[in-house]
Amino acid sequence: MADEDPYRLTDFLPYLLNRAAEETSLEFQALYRERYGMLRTEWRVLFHLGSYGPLTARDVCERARLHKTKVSRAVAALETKRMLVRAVSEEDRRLEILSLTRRGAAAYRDLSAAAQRYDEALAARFDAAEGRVLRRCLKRLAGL
Amino acid sequence: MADEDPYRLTDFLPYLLNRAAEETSLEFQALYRERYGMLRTEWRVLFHLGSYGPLTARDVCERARLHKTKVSRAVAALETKRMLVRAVSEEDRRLEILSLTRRGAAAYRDLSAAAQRYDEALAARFDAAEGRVLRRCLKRLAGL
DNA sequence: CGATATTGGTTAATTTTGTAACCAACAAGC
DNA sequence: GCTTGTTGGTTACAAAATTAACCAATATCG
Repeated sequence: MADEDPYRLTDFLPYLLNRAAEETSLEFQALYRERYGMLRTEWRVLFHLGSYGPLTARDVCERARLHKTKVSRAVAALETKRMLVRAVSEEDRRLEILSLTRRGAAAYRDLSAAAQRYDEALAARFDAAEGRVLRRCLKRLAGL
Repeated sequence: MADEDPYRLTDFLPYLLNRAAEETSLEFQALYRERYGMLRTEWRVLFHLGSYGPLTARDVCERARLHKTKVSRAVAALETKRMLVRAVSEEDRRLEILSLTRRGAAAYRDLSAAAQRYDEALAARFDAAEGRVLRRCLKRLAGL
């Protein structure tokens, strides 16, 4: 096929990033799925609320880089799981301030601790200097 | 919410990887979408066939880490686009050997060249040493 | 050989995502 | 006040991914 190979696509950064993301997300996904019946977007919303405190849905969209329909559905799902509550803002009655319930906060702590352990296991695959470079590059690529 | 912050989830590797993958894939996706009406899985299959030459669907599943239903549909789509042909194996009549047509090979070359340019633009964001570390770590995480 | 299990691959049914249309609350101009 | 436009969020419909069931070709074992 390739008479003179034009470019090694297995080194293509978006491909490597996707493969690495898929591979590393799989195991952790099992956790929030099995323990709390959560979907990936729900976990992402939960973790942003847990990390940054009460936010509006709009804030979650921006910070988590999720489309508003995804957030809307994730919020509804977390609400029926009794993990968050909404409060209509007094200043602007379009806004809903989302905050975690005790149950939601507990799930956040649990999963966040598990994430830390998992992260440490992943980081053990390279030395400290490599790990720092890796995270720095990823943040830059992710626009963080 | 977080009285004593347990762990910085924004540094969580699977999260960073997903965000970086999403961010970097977006722009390139527009290319194969608009130019060839391809889906992400179709592009992945095309690029594996282009890189490694004729393969069976099973081989593609393993190498590209795609589920067989995804591959089955991507192959069907690429076939109707006249980018690949199937040939039933003589030794084992369950096997279909997939190979790119001239049209498919041309699309592969085109997209692969575009990928190279895009990759170089991404890599320009960090210095050569960082880039090497990044790719090395990603390959390890991706199981490559 | 004949029954059973396995393998490569497709098809069908359910779930999840993405796109677009929609609604209510606010803001600005006049 | 009354348009017109924007913003935060939901809902409806189409596209896609996941899961499981399926079929035919081939191994395997008695």
